[in-house]
Order: sequence, then structure tokens, then C-alpha cells
Amino acid sequence: MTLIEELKYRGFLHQCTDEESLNKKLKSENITFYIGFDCTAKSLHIGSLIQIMIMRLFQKYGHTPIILIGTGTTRIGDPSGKDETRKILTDDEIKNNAINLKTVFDKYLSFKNEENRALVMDNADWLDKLSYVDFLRDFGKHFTINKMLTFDSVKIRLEREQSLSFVEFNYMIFQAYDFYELNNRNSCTLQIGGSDQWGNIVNGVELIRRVNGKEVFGLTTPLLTNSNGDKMGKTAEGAIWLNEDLLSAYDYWQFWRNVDDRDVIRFMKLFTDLSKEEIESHEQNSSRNINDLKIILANEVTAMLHGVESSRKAEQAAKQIFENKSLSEDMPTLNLSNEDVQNGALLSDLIVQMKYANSKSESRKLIRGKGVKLNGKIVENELQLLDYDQIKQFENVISVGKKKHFKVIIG
RNA sequence: GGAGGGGUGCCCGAGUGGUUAAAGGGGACGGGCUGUAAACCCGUUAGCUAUGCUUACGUUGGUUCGAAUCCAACCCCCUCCA
Repeated sequence: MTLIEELKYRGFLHQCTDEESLNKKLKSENITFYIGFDCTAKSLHIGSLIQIMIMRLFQKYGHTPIILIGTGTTRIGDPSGKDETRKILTDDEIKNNAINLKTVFDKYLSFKNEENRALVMDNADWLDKLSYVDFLRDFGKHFTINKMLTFDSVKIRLEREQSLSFVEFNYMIFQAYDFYELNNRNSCTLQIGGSDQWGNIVNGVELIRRVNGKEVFGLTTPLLTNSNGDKMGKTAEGAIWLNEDLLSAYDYWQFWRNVDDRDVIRFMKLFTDLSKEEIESHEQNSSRNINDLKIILANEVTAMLHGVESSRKAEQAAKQIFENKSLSEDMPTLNLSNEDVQNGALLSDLIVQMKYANSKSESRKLIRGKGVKLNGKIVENELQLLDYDQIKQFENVISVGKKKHFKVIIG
């Protein structure tokens, strides 16, 4: 299989500026390509996983990935796919986010010594230095307002009569300029992004053609949605984060274990290293073994991010909890100090501490709605107290709903 | 700069002086059914030291026994005109 064929098979390909030429190029030489990541959150979530996986695939075929951290562009805010002005983050927030973001990539990409090791760059390195007048003279002339108004990201905002500030309007110019810089610095000839980035990417391709007279390529991946058509990555507890301090391996595993039936094969293609043959054989058994396939999916995806050991533990924990209906060593744990519980602890408080409810009112409402169990028994009293001895002597398991369980220990 | 329209809970959206913590829908969560799925049915959906209290309809003041609703100023958004 060629890279392009594999991309197609796995469902990574949405649009490409010139598929045929790119295909030829990819077959004959190793290229350098980039994907930009803005630092709008303290971690990447699975909304970005598709981008990470496509980088991984390109690298596997010998091409060199550049991870472009957008601390420069984040200061502006991308209007694409947004229907309102993004709130402006402080420079400190952006810096911190950038640091957190970077930690995830070495789980997926190789940074070792080989020829095509992944590079990390930051567009603040050139954007911060730009002089406004020079920039307008040299690059502004290549962008016409007429054209910019036709891009979806702009059009949608205008059609909906939502304001689009000049700052955001400039975002696409900077993104185009990023590509230009990377083309000069690293001979980067391909930019990849989500489908909402199409307009921005095309702009970069055109800028390089005009200024450098070179042909470069753009490629987009589909927007990741589940079978209900919802954007993926968000749940009530928040996004499905990739950083472990924000989402445990167990919860990450659970997310994949719980995907919609219709998504299992599609996600296997996108998010695992399983070969075409393996996936096809699973596909044939899917009607009978759909739950087993979900477990395979969860194992593969979790192992890649958190390691085989964590993934295995998550699977074991799930088995204990859901199949044997018993405790597991590896279920999430709430550690309390002696002082915390001298006078006992309210169940509703513990649920909040575990972040399985956002407020005490919420956890009390959950109890009222018979959604909370203590050691397998429905809790009737919303003011239920765990007294000191009980916490000290047993491992108490609190269940919120059917899927969220944790144990309470002093430690 | 002028004229008009608007800003309601996570989102959309009703509400023009009192039983309005605010209709309805969406989403989310909990329960039921199941397979830790989908669909469907039921419930919940501001906070708290909780049968009560506090905060809440752009912001700040005012009128009133009582305001999301009336008045004033301010901020923001949209449309048309200049």
C-alpha cells in the first residue's frame, strides 16, 4: 500500500490540493510536512488525535513531521469553526499550555536520531518579530479582501451576522505566513489540518506559489464526529484529554470502550496500528463480537498513549467492575488524609472531590435520583455520612451511575 | 454621527409589574429497557452550613409593598442611512 492508499483506506483523507501530484511526490521522495497546534487549552484532547495519528502514519512512511506550536497565532485566535470571538488568553496561559501540549507528542512520534525525526517549532519565533509595515508591504499585497471574504470561516460569520474582528480576520494570513516560513526554513512542502482549516491551508499554498514560485500541498482530514454527528471530544466531565493528569488511563479506556457500535471499525482504522488485514477480519465478525471489538479498540488506543501496562490494568479493572461486579485494585481511588475524615465524610462531598459531580448540590441530586451506590447498595439519604471507622477499616466503593466507580482510602 | 432592533439559564428561545429559580426545545447527567451500544420511556438540570437561605434575565442606579418585566445612564451586538 502506498501512503495515499493507506490514508484513504483508513479514512484520513478529506480534501487535497492536488492529490495526484502529491501522490507522485510522496512515492519518489521523503518530504517534510507540518501540522499546527494552537495553545488554547492545557492539553490536547481527542479532537486532535486524528492529526497526531496522520503524522504518525506519514513518519512511518519516512516523511518528516514538524509540530508547529502556535504560541504566536494563539495570541490572535482562529475564527475557523467558531461562531463567536474566541476569548483572548494571556501570554502566560499560552506559554503554560504550550509546555503541556508538547508532552503528548513523544507517545506518538519518534524524536530520536533518525533522518526523519519529528521536529517541534514555534511560530512565535517569527511572528513576534514581524514589523507591521514591512509585513503588509511584502505579504499583504498577496491577499485580496475579495478572496478572503469567500472563505467559509469568514462567510459563516458574516452570514450569521456575528462579528468578526480584524484581529481574527488576520489569522489566516499568519497561518499562510507560517507555511511560507517553514517552506523557507525546512523545505516544508505539505500542510495538514482538519477540514475547518482548508481555507487557511490553501492560502498558504498560494502564498508560497506567488512568493517563492514553488508548488506545495495542502491536505485536510475529516472533522471527527461520532455516528450521531456530534463533534467528538467532549463529555459532561469535560473533554477527553490526552494528558494523564487530566484524564486517567482508566477513564480514557472507558471512553473508547463506550463508543457507538457504528464507530468501532472506523475508529480502529483511524486510531490504531492494526493492519488492514486485522481490521478486515474484525469487521467480518463485528455483528457477533461488537463488544469484544470495543475492548480491542480501547486496549490498542490506550496502550499507545498510556502504555501497555496501564491499558491492561484499565481492562482488568473494567472486567472486575462490570463483569464480576466487584472491586478492582485499579479502579480510580480517592486518597484522603486522616485529618480529612476525623469527623467522617459526607458521601456527597467525596463525589465532588472525585470530580464526578460539579457541586454538592449536584451530587445530592444524584443521590436523590438513586444514582449513587455505596458498596453496591443504593444510597437513600443524601446526607449519608461515612464515619471514621468505616473509612479506616474497609475499602468503600462509591458508584456514580453505572459506569463511574471509585474507592475511598486513607493513605 | 442619525434612525431602528436587540442582549434571558450550558445552547436556542418564550416571557412586558406579583403563585417566575423563570414556559418550550436541544444538549448533558441519573433511572428503566439492553450489550458498559443505539432507539425508546421516566426523572434531574444555579449555589449553600438546606423543608430554609443566597445569588440570577448585559452593567450600574432609580420607581414600587413587589421588577427579567417600568425609568435613567452606561457597555456590547445587529440592520438601515451618512
